[in-house]
Amino acid sequence: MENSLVNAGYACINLTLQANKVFTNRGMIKKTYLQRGITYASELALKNVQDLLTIVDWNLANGFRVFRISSDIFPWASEYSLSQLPDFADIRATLEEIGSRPIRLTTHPGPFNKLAGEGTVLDNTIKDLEYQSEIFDLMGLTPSHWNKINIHVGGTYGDKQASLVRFAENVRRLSDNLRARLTVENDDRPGLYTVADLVTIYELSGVPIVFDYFHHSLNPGQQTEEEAFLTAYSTWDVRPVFHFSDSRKDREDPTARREAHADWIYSPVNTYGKAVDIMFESKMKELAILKIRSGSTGLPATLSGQVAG
DNA sequence: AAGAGTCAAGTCACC
DNA sequence: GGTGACTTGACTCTT
Repeated sequence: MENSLVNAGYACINLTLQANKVFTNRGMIKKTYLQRGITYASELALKNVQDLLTIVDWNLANGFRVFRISSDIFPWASEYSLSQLPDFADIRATLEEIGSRPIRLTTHPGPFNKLAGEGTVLDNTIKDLEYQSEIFDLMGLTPSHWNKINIHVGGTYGDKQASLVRFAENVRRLSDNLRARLTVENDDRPGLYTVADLVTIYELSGVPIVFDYFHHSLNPGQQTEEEAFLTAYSTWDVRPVFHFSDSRKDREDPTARREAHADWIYSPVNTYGKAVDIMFESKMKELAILKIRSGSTGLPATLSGQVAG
């Protein structure tokens, strides 16, 4: 693993700052939303966005140039448009500030997003994905897979192939900016989608494939890790972001579910000679990466914080 | 202040 | 058929 080949990122939460109450997923239950409405949603969203700026700057100061934004940054976002929020001017200004920073930001919208779904499920999915894309628009970021909006197919509906085709057809219903950012990830359960399965979506709609090493290990299909990696790699028009984590069951707790992620990182990442960004999905977040960098894990301290190029 | 119970959304696996 | 998991525990009520 060469230093320049891997930029390390992490997802949604910075544990160091969270201890000081800096976090980006303030929200509320339905009852509270019905009582307090978008006025309170706006307050929380503004705090979330301001804290995102703090986290982004912490990342830059600490050599992290890849970070996943929480999908919960705007509570109840499906119920309003961002421009309706009373604090929209401040929110937009803060998002613009974030967008000016030299960091690669991505999102991973929730499992409720079903682009192979139908009816209201599909409608709600499009609404949610479009709002995630709008966040990047407000940041002033040129639409591309550099700022990926990554989802799973998430369901077979009794017919895998038909669902892949339906997913690809529904991609046409998305805005140009969203379509330019959308990516699709391989699943961890047999019966759902391997990298090889997802090639159908790529061929029909041009949506790149995010390779998740851990998911592949649980659901490899007929491909080796290298084959799946290179298949996914070939679908990208910018430097890919791939996901990595170790197995909690194998490394930390034999009673854990096989799909559970470990707290820490134990294994080296093989990028097969390619330059990629790696999103580490370890429960200990940035601390897991810092631990590798410190050299105390026995792993090569080769996780660069530098942006490619 | 802190612990317990609760919590939008879709689908699947497991109990 | 209810529950947990998923990219991420946080929110709210009660004590």
